[in-house]
Amino acid sequence: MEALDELKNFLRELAGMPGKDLSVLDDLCSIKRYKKKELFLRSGHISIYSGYIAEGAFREYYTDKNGREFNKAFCFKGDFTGSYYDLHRQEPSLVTIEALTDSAVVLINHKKYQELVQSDTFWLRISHTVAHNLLMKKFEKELQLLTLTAAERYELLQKRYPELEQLVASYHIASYLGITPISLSRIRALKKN
Amino acid sequence: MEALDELKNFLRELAGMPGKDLSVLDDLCSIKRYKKKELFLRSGHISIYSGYIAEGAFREYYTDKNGREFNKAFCFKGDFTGSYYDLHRQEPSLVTIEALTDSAVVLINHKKYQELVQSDTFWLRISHTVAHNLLMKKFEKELQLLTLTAAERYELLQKRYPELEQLVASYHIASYLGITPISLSRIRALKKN
DNA sequence: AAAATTCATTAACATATGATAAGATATTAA
DNA sequence: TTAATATCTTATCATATGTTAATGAATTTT
Repeated sequence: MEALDELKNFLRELAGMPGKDLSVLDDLCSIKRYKKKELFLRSGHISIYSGYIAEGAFREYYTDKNGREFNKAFCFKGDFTGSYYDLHRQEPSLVTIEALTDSAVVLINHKKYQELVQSDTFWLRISHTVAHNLLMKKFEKELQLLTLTAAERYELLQKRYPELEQLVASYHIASYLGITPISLSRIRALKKN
Repeated sequence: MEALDELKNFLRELAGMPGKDLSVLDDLCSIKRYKKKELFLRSGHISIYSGYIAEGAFREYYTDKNGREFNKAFCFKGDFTGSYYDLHRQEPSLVTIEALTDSAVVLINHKKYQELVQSDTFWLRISHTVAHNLLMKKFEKELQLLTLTAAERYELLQKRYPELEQLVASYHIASYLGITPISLSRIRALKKN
């Protein structure tokens, strides 16, 4: 079970405990493969799993009342995916998560994981660190969203994920930036000069 | 020391431990009063304290390279304030926090608090809950920002904080909504019909 | 109380962005 | 390979939002 071992190493790293026995996870986790365009989470459904991406890439998006999609994140090998918000609310999910390529994910049963967090300080610490890291990322994104233009955010995105443009349709990038594909085309056209 | 007792009760509530002895806090905390327009945190300075608002109200904002301000949150009696992001980075702060009215705050020394979190599971649990709650709020705000128009977000804001419009200048509300005061005026004018 | 400042609204104008549509490529399916 | 579909770009037009400026009201300072 190679992918699960990757997750274990990731968590040992996160906790700074290289030798930690993480065999409890064997009970919580399973591996699932996704074809391109398959959904890890469908909006309207109750979210049960978070996932550790062993291979592939996903996009996470909101859908508004008119059916328009708004990408809020891309995630890749080595990232967690899943809707933190929907997992913790346990109400019909607001988020959809779709495979951008064929992918493999370690599914983590959220309910069982929460029991660990309740009963074991190690897992509380992990959970705290995960929430903390997510929060720090959110603040960075908030800052960018408030103080930068779409063109500036596009440049940042390109620098941070140079592979992204080969991987996903540019209307997905536009959606992530909060603009239309037409507007992104214009930004690109301007950049060439 | 009435304000500190309020904070203690708030934390006991958060932890679900009504009887918990929280006298460790006596060493970490102090009370400070702020005049209207005084700063709790000035961008460019290193953030040292988080604060529990015992009385009054604050706004938290980013400043961009042109000196423009972007309100990212308002907070009131019973809320925590302080820049989570800047407290944890310990680099020159990106956020400024300004008193909207004369206020009183329980200052919490962040370094000493972090030592508690490291050494004591109770405080780890508190810290986890605080991060978790902040994160859940962030997700709600993200959803609104991505899927709603400025006019819709304005309506939500009014419903959630009916007192806000008496308390803060309307250009502050506009900044929070990500629009100009002129644009907010137009939204208001439209709503009258 | 008077003067000065700040703030909210409105109007006129400029600009940026979205909508629609058409054409060109590229990708996928038959 | 050919046909069908999806995607990207560009152009045109409509619209929404920002900018600047003027006015009056409200607030603060002297």
